[in-house]
Parts: sequence; structure tokens; C-alpha cells
Amino acid sequence: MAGLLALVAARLQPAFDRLEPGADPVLRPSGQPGVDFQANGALALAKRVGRPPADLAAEIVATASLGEICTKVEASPKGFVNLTLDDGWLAATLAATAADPRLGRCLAERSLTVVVDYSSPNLAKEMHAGHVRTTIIGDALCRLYADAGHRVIRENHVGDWGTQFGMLIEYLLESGDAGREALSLGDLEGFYRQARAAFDASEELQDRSRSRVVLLQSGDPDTVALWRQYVDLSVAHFTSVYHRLGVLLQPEDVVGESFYNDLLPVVVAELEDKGLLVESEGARCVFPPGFANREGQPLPLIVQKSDGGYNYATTDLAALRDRFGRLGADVAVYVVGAPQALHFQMVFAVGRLAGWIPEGKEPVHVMFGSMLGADRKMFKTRAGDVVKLAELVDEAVERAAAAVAAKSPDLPDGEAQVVAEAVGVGAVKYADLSTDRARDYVFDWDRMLAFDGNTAPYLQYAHARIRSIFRRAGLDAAGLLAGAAAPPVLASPAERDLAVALLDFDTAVAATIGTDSPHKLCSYLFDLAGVFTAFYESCPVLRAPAEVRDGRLLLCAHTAGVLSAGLGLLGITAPERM
RNA sequence: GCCCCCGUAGCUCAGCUGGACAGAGCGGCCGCCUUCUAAGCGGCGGGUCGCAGGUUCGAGUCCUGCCGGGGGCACCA
Repeated sequence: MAGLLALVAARLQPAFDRLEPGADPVLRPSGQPGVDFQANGALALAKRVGRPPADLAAEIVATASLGEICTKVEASPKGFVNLTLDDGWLAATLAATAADPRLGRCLAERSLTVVVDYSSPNLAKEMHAGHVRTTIIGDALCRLYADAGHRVIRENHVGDWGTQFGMLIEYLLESGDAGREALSLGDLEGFYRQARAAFDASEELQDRSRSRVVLLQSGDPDTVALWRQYVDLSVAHFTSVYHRLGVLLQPEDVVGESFYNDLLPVVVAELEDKGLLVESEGARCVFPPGFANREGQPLPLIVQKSDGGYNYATTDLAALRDRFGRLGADVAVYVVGAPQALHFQMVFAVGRLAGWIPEGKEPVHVMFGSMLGADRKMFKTRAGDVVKLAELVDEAVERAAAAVAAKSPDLPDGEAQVVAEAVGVGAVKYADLSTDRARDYVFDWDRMLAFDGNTAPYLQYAHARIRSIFRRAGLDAAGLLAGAAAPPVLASPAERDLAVALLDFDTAVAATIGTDSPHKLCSYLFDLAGVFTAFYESCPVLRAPAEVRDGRLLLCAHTAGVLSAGLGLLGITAPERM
């Protein structure tokens, strides 16, 4: 069940093919009153075919077999083809879409293996505001890909290797159970700070830490066991934060830097075999063409430092090779901030030179802008500290709880808490997802938790209002949808507008996935909610006469379904009541 | 110096990959609860789409050059 746009475009295609095989109808929603879609293809075709646009448009009107789907097809003097959909066809299409468990969302024509690298915190420290965007955007993309029928492999490329782990292991030994307890409570930050303080204060600890790193790198079993202990406790903490946030990542999705450790020499050796390696200033580098530094000199991607150590470029190359090789990725997605654009361009370029990216496959850097405070500077606390993610979520839920308590004092305590979690977490996520990810985004509690405007609470409220209708009537919305109800009578403009909006779901989701831009789905859902409230204001449902009541109930059930499914694709839950 | 991202209403942002008069929310002003959740809805006012060229039947959208903001550019990730 395709979206409305695709359905109509397909029906229009033969008329365009007659003029020029494969010509694009350029079908768009129309702003003209009483017109649903406009096909602009005739204007584009005019020059190529050597005929006036109006002429072509007239011919399209004459030859298009839009039969039962359009009630009016007109060519404008300028060459636009204006289409007005038939109410009966619209209603029948809506009924069919309502009965579809996917509510019209098409599956991808080809199921791909998509590896998504996101979140990727450093296990030495606690997750902070800097991890919010990658975690939220990455998770939404995973849900969208999976829903479209792709095979999604989540990879949480955590920092679990490096010199700081020598220090942490030594401190874990030194602090014994106390340290383990701090870690199991999730106070990674406190543990790290204490370890750091002890490290700075004691040369002896510094020495032990250094030799511990050597032991770790060389695979000493006892050291590895201690490291594993630290990592497990840390991952458990991260997992609890993910759970709280409603993020899909699980411990088994962790593929940390340590995982690639053994592959790093292999990566360098292969680069050498392929003749790509150049030694420069003591470091072993690859110089991909097209990159220059400040002085205009070729810019290297350093894969082995002059001290013999490897760096993040080496690890990223190993990961790239692993994803397209072992995992058989068709697409490797990196949900990483925009500042790393150059780094990934170079890694991808070297990956291609090395032949690790098969023909037709592609790595994609899904970049995003910085999260800024109200002062338009990097998001920090008043004291200038980074904001812990767990505390951010706490505050969101507290604020939401206060709002819920004020607006809906009758909700039972238990339910109020569940609603507050959904609203608070939803607000944070939606605020992040609802603007073009490439832009920097301004974090603002009041705006994201507002019940007006393009926010999660507004959409959740629209959804809850609909559920309330069914509760009141003692009806089951899901059953209504599945029950292949009779097509609604689209008696009023508000009903008709709602029907059209509902049938745009597939188009919106496809555009969202096609550009890795969750904000497009947000915009659609916001628009749908607006169209619904207009309907809700002007069309009584339960008190409506029998001949329109069932149709309106179906519209309601369908809308609730799209809102909750749409929010679900973004990783946001829609409570039954609020 | 080079490269990347951004520049649309007072503020925060959309603008569906070039289409017919540029939209929303907030803020301001006015109106709407004996009626399915007013956490809502309607109306009014508000824009040289950073600037200048260019391509095109048509440009907020594509190209070039400037201006402004942010970021990146050899051994931290």
C-alpha cells in the first residue's frame, strides 16, 4: 500500500510516457483551492519536446486514465495539470490503508544490511550531553531502517581501550569493593575523578598504571579479567541509561575499540601491501588524493604514530573493513557530529583506495550540528561543567511530572509517573529530532516541553485525546482498523483533509529514510496532528449521526495509529492518557 | 590559506530534492469551554528568503563570487 503521491503518480505515468518515455510527472501536493495534486511535468517537458506547456498539459489531461481516482483533471493555461481526487476513491483507499497493519508504509524494494554506528561513549566516563544527539538520532534511524525491512546491525563503538584504562584498573584494585560499588551504582564520573586524583597524587600509581597498560595490551589474563570487570560494570551502567531513554542499544551491540585491536596491524599491513603507505615525519600515513593541510601540502591520514602506536584513524579503518567485509554491509552509517566530516571523508577515501568498500556499497556520514545552550554556546551547566545524560533525563522527567500533575491531577500516581517518563523523554528526543540534524540546535527546556507547537507533548496529547474517545465509547481502535470497516463518508472538508493527510504517511516515511532526516517525519506528524485537531473541533464523533459515526471513528483510529506508529519510529512512546 | 556546515517573521524552525501568491509555533493583539481532554481551536499584525551576479519558461531551492556565524585542517579520540 503505497502513499497517495506514489499511487497517483503511477496512474499518471503512462500519459507522460506517451510524450517522452520515462518523463517525470513532477507530481506535488497543490496549494490551489480545491486541488489535491498538481503535475508540473508538462512545463519541464515543453522545451525538450518543442511544444507549448499548455498544449502538453491538455494532452495529458486527455490521455491520462485517472478514471475512478480523480473527479476533476484540468490543465491550467500555464501548463500545470491540476488533479482533484474523488471522495469515494479516497475513502476506499483510506479504508484499505487502515486495514494494513503498516498503515500504508511500504517496505524497501530491496532489503539491505545496514550497519549503524552510533552513541559510542567513552567507557571511562559517564555519558553526557555530547552523546545525546548521536544516541537519539542513531536510534531513530535504526528503527526507521528496520521498519522498512532492512537488516540493521547496531554498533556501539565505545571507547574501551587506551592508556586511561591502566589507571582505572589499578584504581579498581586499590579501591576494592568500594570501587566496584561506585561503578555498579553507575557513578562512573566519580570513580574516574577519584582515580584521576589518586593518579595525579602518586608517582607510584602512575608507574603501576603504565605497566598495567602494557600488561593489558599484551593480553595478560589477570589484567584482561580486571579490565573485563570494569568494562562490564560500565556497560551495565550505560545500558541502564539507554533503557531509561528508550534506546535500543544492548550490551551485545557494544563493539568497542578493543574489538579491533588485533586487526590494527592487519590494516596497516594491507595498506602497505597495496603500496598506499608512506612514512612521513616518522609516522606511517596514507595520503588520499584531494586533501590538503593549512600549507596546501597533501594531508595524511596517520595510521601508525611515530611511537609505533595506532590511533583512531586506524581503528576506524579496521571497523570500516570489518563492516563491509565480515558483516557484509550494504550501507555503513556513522552517526557522528559534523566536526568529524573531514576525518570520515579521509577514512572513506582510504577505505576505497584499499578496496575495503565493495563496488556499489557506501559508507555514509550522517552528521549533525552541536547542541547549544540558550546562550548559543556549547551546552554546559551554569558552572561550566558537562551535563550528565542521566541527570538531563531526570530533569526532563521531573519537569514533565510537574506539568502532568498540574494539568491532570486525577491520574493515578503510578500512571502519572509513566506518563511523565514518556513526556519528558519524548520531549528531549523530539526536540533533537524535529529540526534538520545538520544545523546546530538550541536546547531549551521550556520550548521542548511546551504543549503548543511542534513538540512531543503536543503530539502525545493529540494521540491521548483520540484514545479517550475510544475509552469513552468502550471501543477497541485496533480492532476497528483490523476489521476492514466500511469506507468512511468524507462528508466535510475536515474529514477529507484528514483522509489525505493520513494517506501521506508512506510518503513522509520514505522521504525521512531517503535523506536520513527524522525531522521530516516530525514535520509530517505535526501537520497531521494539526489537521486532526481541526477535524476534532468541527466533527463530533460519538454524538454524530450513525451514517457518519463509524467513518469518523475509523478516521480517529487511523490517526491514533499513525501518530503512535510515527512516534514509535522516532523512539517516542505515546501514552493512552495524559 | 583551504575545506565542511549554517544564514528564511522579533525568537525557534519548516519549506516535500526547481514550480503558480514564502509557511508553522512562540511572543503581541482579539475571540472561543452547559458539547468526545481548552495540554485545544479560530482570527489579526509581522519577511529586501545574508548580498550580488548567473542558469532556467520559472530560483528560498541549482552554479559562481562576496559578507556574517560555527567548525575542521599531522601523530587526542
